[in-house]
Parts: sequence; structure tokens; C-alpha cells
Amino acid sequence: MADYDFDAIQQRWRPVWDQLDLFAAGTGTGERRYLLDMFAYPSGDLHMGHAEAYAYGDAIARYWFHRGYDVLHPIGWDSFGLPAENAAIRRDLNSADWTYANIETQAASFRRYATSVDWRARLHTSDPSYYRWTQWLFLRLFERDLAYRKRSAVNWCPVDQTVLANEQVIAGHCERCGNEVTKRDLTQWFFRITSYADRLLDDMAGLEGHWAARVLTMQRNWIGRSPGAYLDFVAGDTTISVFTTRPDTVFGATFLVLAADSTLAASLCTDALRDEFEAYREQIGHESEIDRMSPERAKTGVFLGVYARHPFSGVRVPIWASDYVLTGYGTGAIMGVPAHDQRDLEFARAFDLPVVPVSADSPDGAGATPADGMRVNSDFLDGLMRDAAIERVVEEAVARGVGRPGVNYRLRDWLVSRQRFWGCPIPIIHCPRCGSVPVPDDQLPVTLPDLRGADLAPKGVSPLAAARDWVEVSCPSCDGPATRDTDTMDTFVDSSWYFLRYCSPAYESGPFDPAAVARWAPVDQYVGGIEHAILHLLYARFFTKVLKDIGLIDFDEPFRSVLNQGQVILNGAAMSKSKGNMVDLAEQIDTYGVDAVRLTMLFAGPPEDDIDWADVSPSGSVRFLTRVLRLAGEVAAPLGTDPAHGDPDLRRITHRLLRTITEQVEQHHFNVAVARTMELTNAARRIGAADPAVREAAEAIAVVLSLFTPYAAEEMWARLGHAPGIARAGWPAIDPSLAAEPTVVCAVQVNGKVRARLEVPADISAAELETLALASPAAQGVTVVRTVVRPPRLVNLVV
RNA sequence: ACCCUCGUGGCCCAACGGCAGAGGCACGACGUUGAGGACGUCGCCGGUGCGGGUUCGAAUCCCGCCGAGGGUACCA
Repeated sequence: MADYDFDAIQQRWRPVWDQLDLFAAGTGTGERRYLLDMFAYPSGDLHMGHAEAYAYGDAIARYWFHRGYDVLHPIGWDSFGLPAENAAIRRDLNSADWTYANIETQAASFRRYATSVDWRARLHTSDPSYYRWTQWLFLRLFERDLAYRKRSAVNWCPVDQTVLANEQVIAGHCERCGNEVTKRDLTQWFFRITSYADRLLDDMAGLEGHWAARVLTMQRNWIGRSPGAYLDFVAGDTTISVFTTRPDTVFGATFLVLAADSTLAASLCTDALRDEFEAYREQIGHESEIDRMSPERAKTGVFLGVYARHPFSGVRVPIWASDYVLTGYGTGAIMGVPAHDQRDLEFARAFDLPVVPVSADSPDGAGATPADGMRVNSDFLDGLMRDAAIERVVEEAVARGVGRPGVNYRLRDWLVSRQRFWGCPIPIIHCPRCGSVPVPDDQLPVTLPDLRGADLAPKGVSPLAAARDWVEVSCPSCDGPATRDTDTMDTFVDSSWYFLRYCSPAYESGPFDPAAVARWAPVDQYVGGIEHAILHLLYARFFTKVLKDIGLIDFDEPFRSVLNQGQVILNGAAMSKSKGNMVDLAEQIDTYGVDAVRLTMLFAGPPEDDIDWADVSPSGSVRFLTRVLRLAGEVAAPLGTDPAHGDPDLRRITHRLLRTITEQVEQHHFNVAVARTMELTNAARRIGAADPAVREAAEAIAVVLSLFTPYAAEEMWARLGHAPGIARAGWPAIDPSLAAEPTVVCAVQVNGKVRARLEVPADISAAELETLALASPAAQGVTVVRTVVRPPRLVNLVV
């Protein structure tokens, strides 16, 4: 390894680059490009996952720099948030001190990692200069009734002592700490993301092909749009509207089910059955979300003692309450059509309710049928097929005033308040007389009180409530005594607009300078983990649409293209400190150097795939870099030598591979681009070092490698006699006449099997090629009945 | 349970429907070296998970099955 002292190389070039200031936004001459890496959460030093993502993002940005684009490649920290707060409490430290110490550690690692960022754009969401504008944006949403307060049953994490958004509950468990989530009745702030459900859904059409298909699918599923109808069943003086996606099966409805925890169920229940009903509510209240949602669980429920009239047939149907109907979806009431809905069928069987088929499906045995056959037992719908019946029944319902078309979404409004200290304060003042009053814009930011020394352990109410001096204020409206809202915002609010702030990080007259945003945004290429497929990416899309409606920006989508890299795993499993299944980034860098670690990541496979560190070889990367540096040192042709008289074969290889490498980089196939670069290196090393073509190849290799291994590339550049700054050297020009091959090898097949090879001119005509092929040894002794000619590479003789 | 993606040499991975193999790892031989390591040169048993189909031609397209991974999961 004597030839490759990566430590010395890193130390040599880092300060030189700082001085050259190579990556300042606004210094390119070509069209503008915005590359955004998902910003880091400062919970310790950078890890292998960061290293992977930043290697990809950096390769793209550096390619753009070479291409002469005017590149914005910023960096920042998502520095508010629960993990930092928990960590700080555990260590008995101040959240801000802990967070900013981590940021400095990460910033140093970033520098060492040599990402091509413009440090001037650096931001932290926990700086008052940033969250002032988070608050300002909150107030814009508040003014438009897109931020509102409501009391409802919300997800509650008993360990973190805070509410969670639906998106932060994974299979009934807290996304952060993994503990089981319970429900609590609380007054909380929400963003009305549901108003944007259709646009969030429809605008995905424009992202097709630029975002990973699975991310779009996940978002579509999450939004969960279901078109259908509301139908009214009347029970005494109460009208029960049910939502259904299959109004065409209404004549098969033999009962209604209300969500057991709904107020409607409680108010309808007869006195005679009250005790039984309350007992049932009590019982299901004790069951965990997990048990309740388990599909194996038998249906439970209780009869409410009342009946409703069927909107079309007038038949009396019993009304039940059950926990299999969800309060929050639709109207919290359904019509039970047991013949054609498996859940309803199970319920009907459990309580011996009638089953009336209304579709001539072929019954598939024990289960409910999908009702895709002809309608039967359905009065005016008889004889109609599914879609016609849906249309007809909705028409009829509207005509008779017993129903209307409607759409439901799985998506719920975004719960944004958190009962924690380390977050952006909600800029609202609660006044007994005036209600929720916004803090005037000119009084922003509402800064966090200094709670140093106070007990910040989570108690279920925000720790901010303990800061009396901070809480007690006068009402901006009536000047009477009032209190500040003591909750803080979900950190996903902070990250929903940071990509706009990067365009003008120091701007003080608004969240961003409109001219700067017009210049740089939207983001051309976003790079980050798939774990944000729904949370962050959906919220950021929502914010973008809101800001467009407010008139602050003029585009609908924040990220034109998103690259979701896979995870770095070890021995087939996610890395885990507690299981001793860890690879430490700093250790890898100390052992192999920054370049080898980056190269190993990029070479491992397609970006979307996971990288198993046990399958890759950083020492192999070190060997390659050693060879390539030696090659650069051995080049004997002086700087500026015209390669025209160099080895023609190597020249051809150089230009052909450069063409391929360029295509592969543009398609983000870095693993293939690296392989081709190795191929070129092998080819160049076979030729004597004095040949001018070797210099040409070495210079091309250096520039290509500057995307992947910036230190080694700079060192090569120096050994080749160039001044420092390879990052802005420009992409090598490809000579098309050299990249083209004069002759190619043509395969002659007989019935699809290769039987001969011919060397032919690349521009050979089909007729000529056919003649040659028929004269070749492959064609001897066979009777050709047909020839398929694909010049210049293939002829197939069918015999 | 449903939906999506993926199965290529010992391993990681390439290959517009057109000669399966680019690159790397591991391994082996030889060379250099006092040995080891490092370095250099050369080599490296596979026919693409299984079964059908379309085609002049299939790793690639279609159908079924097996296996792995991911997503969703009482959303009416």
C-alpha cells in the first residue's frame, strides 16, 4: 500500500479545496440545477447510510459541475426533534447544546467526506432565523383554515409522552421508540392535508418515471381514494348515512353497523340494551390496537335495539354496533351486505343475521362473492351489471333524496402538535375572550424559553407549560391576560419547506427570496432513503401546493426527480448496535480512506438495492485506486501532448468507454460506470507509459473518478501536471469518430446457435452481409430456408 | 390474505428480443520478494430458480409454480 497513502492525500487536498471554493452556487455558466440530499438528523456522527446517500448525490452534483451547470448543492440539519431531546435528557444535557455539538461533529465528517456542497447555504431548522419562518408559514395556514384545532382521539405514545401522526404509527407501534401506541382524547392542531388529497393523487401522474414506482404506489395507497356513495337509512327521527363503495349491492343490506365508539351508537342504543352496550364498549376499550386489527379475530358486536328503514325497499334492518367499523372513516356507519362482503358475512354468521345475495356470481363456497355478476333480488336494479347498477342506484338515490355520490380517503388530516420541548413553538395565543389568536407577524419568532435546569422529562403536557413567564402574555387582540400555546410542531413541518429556504438561507423579509426560489426551485434531483416514501415526501408535496395557492411560488411539485437509495446492511440484516451487527463509518474511513469507502458504495450495485457490506470489498477499491494512481504517476507524455499519434486501439477504447460512462452516469448506473472505468484503466496499463494515448486515457479516468473518489482524482490530476481543481475541469470531450468502431465481429447463427464469426465493416449493408454469411463455414452443408440479417452484428440462418 | 419487485459462475453484479460476461471479490498457477504481505502476469468448472408458450432467435416478452425481499392490511 506504499503507493497509496490516502491519509496524506486527504490532508493535502482538503485545505486546497477550501481555498479554491469550488462549489459556490451561482458560479456555473450553463443552466441551473438543484441537487438536494435529504438533510441529516443530528443524532450522533454520520453513519454508513449517510455515506451511501451522499456518495450518490455527490456523484450527480459533481457530474453537473463538470458539465458547466450552475449548481445549487446545499447542506443543513433537521435539528429539532424528539430523539435529540430524549438523548439530551438521558445525558442530563441541554437539547440545544447536545444538538449543536452533534452538528459540528457531522459537519467535520462531511468535510472529510468531500461532498461538493456550498457551505454558505447551510441551515439548521432549530435556529430562530429558520423557525421564525416555519411559524410564519403556520400562520398562513391558520389564516386559510388549513391549520385548525380539534379534540379527538389521537395516537399517543406512552413512552415518549406525546401524540403521533398517523404516518408515525407503524403497525400500532411508535415509529421512534417502537412501543405500542394507545389512543387519547386530546385537543390538538391539525393541517388540513385532506383538502389536498385529490391534487396529491392526481399530480403524481407528472412524477411517473422520475420517482420510484413503488414510492408512488405507496403514496397512492396511503391517500386511499375510494369513490362511492352515501345512502341514508332512517331510524325514527335519526338519519344514518352510510358510506359505501358498492351502492349497487344495497338490496343485499340486511343490517347496519355503527362504530362502537361513536356518539351515534351511544345515542341510538335503547335503555333496555344500555348495560350490554356499555359493557361491550368497556371490553373493547381494553383491547390493544394490534389485537383489534388482527384479521384472525372473530367479529364481536352488540345489538342496539333499534331498526332503520331501508332507503329503497323500506324493509326494517337491525342496527348493531361493532369495533370492526372505524369511527374515523366515512361516517362511522356501514350497511352490512353479508352476501358480498367477507367482513359483513363473518358478522352475520356470528349473530345469525340473514344473508341475501343480490348478484348472480357463481358462489365460490363459503365466502362472500365480489358481486360482479348480474343484479338479482334488487328491484329496479335487476338485470344490470355492476357499473350500470352503481350509476343507476346513485341516480335513483339522488332523485328520491336518500343518498348522493361521495368520495372517501384513507388519508387523515395531519396532526402537527407535539407535547415536547425541542421543537418549533406554535405561534398562537389562547385568550379566554378572543379564542386562538395568532402572534402578529412582526413579533415572530416566538423563541423557545431557556429551560436550562428545569425538569424536561415528558409528562404528557408540554414542558413549555412550566415556563410561566413565557406562557403568560397579553392577548394581541384585546390585551387581556392570555396564554401561549405550549405545544411544539412536528419536525416534519420544519422539513416540509427547507428546500425553499436553501435558495436564500439568510433572507430576512420572508421565508425565502422569491427571486432566488424562481431561479433555483424546484429541486431537480432529490436523493434520500425510501423510509421517507410517504411521510416527508407527502408532507413536502402538500406544503408546496399550499404555498402555490398562497401565491408564494409558482410550481406544484417540489422534487422533479427522486432517487431512493437502498440501505447498507451487514450479513443480510439491518445494522443494529445492540445486536453487534454494525459497521462504523469512521472506522471504515480510517482503514480504507474516504475514496475507497465511496467507491465501494457506488460500485456495489444499483443505487436502489441494499448493500451488504459483507459482500463488498473496500480493500479491492483500495487496490484499484493504488493502480490508477500509479498509472497517473507513470504517464511520460508531457502535459498538453496531442494524443493524435497515440495508440489507436487505446484511443478508441478511451472514447468508446467515455461514451458509455457518460450514459451510465446520467442514468445513475454508477456501478456500471465504475466497472467501465476499471476496464479503461486495465486497457491503459497494458500500453507503454510513454504513449500519448495513455495520457489521454489517464486524464479521462481522473475526471471520471473525480465524481466518485475526489481525493484520488485530484492527486492523479496533480501527478499528470495539472493545477488543482479537477472538480471544475470539465467533462472530457468524446470524439465520435474515435468512439465508432470501424469493424465489428458478426456472429453467424444456424437456428439461433452461433456457428461462425466474421469480421466485417461496421457499416456493412444487409445484402453484403448476407452474402458473406452464406459463404461462411457455418452455411456449408446446410439447406438455408430463410435468413435473418441484422447488420452489422448478426445473421441467423434458418435451416 | 392482497399488491409490487427480484432470482445470471463460489460471492457481489453487467448484458436496445440478437455471440451470456463487462467489472470486482474469492480462488489457483507462475513471477518478484529472505519468508509473509503487497505487487505483476495468466487462469477460473456456469448457461440465466422450475415448467410451459410466443419468436428465425428469450436472461430479457406472456402464463403457471417455487423461493427471497418490500409494501399494505377490518378503510366498507
